[in-house]
Amino acid sequence: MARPRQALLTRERIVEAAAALIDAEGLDALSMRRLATELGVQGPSLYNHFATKAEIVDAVAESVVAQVDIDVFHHSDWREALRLWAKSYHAVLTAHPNIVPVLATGPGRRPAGLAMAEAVYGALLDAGWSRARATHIGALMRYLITGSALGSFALGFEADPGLYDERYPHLHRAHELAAHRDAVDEGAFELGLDLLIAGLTERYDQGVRR
Amino acid sequence: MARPRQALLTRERIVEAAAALIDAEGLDALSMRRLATELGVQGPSLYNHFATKAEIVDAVAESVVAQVDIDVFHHSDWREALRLWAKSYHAVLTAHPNIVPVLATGPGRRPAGLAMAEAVYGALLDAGWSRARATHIGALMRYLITGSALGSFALGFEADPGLYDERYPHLHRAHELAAHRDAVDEGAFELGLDLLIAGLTERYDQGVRR
DNA sequence: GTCTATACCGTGATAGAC
DNA sequence: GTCTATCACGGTATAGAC
Repeated sequence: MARPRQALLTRERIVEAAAALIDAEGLDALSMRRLATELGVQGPSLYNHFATKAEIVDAVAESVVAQVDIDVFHHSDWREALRLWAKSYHAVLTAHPNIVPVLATGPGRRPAGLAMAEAVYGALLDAGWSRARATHIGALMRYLITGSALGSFALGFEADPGLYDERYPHLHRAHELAAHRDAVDEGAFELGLDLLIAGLTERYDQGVRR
Repeated sequence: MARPRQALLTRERIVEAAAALIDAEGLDALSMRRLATELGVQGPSLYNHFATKAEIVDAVAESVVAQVDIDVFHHSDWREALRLWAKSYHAVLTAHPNIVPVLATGPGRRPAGLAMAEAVYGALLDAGWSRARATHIGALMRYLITGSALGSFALGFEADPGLYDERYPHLHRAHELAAHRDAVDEGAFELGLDLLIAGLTERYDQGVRR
């Protein structure tokens, strides 16, 4: 088979397969040959649809970010919208942790990332925040969301009791963290979200908006 | 030269050279051959001192984390200590941005990371926070610090005005962000730090410590 | 325009000579 | 403890079949 009369590949199929591979086995498992095999073709065939591997990874990132709910900014108070958006974003990243390192670098040129930045920034401006503060708040929320998705705190501690000896007296139960991973990460994220939004609300209500 | 009577390499020299290379040209520029060349030897010689490339990168990460000031926890109120530590951590990461993706994954097995976790967690316990809350607070601070170091918000926006057209009306000046990158990132980080510590202080003073 | 086949070069890592 | 030689695998360029 040299040229099938019906194309075997489409950008959609490639992105879907790449996303599935990344979700299942991580970013490192994604190689052009492996991805091609998964799709029943030879490696170089992929280059008919994407110029580089980076473009494919980018498309996967785009498809993930597109799942975040930004409609909340259209029909909610800015505080509530910020909270709902953050939770949606957080949930999406939790569902696709392996792609997070790619997203963590910024909105870049991806439409979904830009649309999200636009929605957040616009809502904050509409609420009365200064341009500088709206920028800071948007950045800050991103730090919390990607920071928590990327460096699962509990996951960083090994489930190996022997590792935490007398040198780390307070960490002697750290190995238990691995078992409570989700609860710890959720608790920390919720605490951060509560504190940030409460603090912003207080400033806002006092008229400090820049 | 097959076997010099004085070893050409030491772990210290290798880590120093690797750190310099990562700082100067990024993680991708670090290859075993390139690093070896930098040290005046052939690639495989490095394997006499480190089992894998990952071990070298890990040692670089360790050397960076070791620069963070954790003595502040010995002679400050927990609020002030938390703030000083966060600023020190932030400054170290800002000085070595290229290694941040490696650090962002958690304290792992690196002694400096564990010592830092121990200091933070211990100080929070001593202040009266519950075990669960101390864990959350430590995680939360890490989210903010690594999140901000990793995804420089301003850097994510391209300095290309044409990118932000009528589809993103609020972002029409986003391309200017690239020029103010440092100020934006610093402002967002400071805002986050202020809000988190103020919020924690309020809860603490009200007796809510879990 | 979409596929297969082949090939190039750089990568991390290993084996064995000195 | 360092060398040389070698391996498998990675992204990707190219040529050719249809």
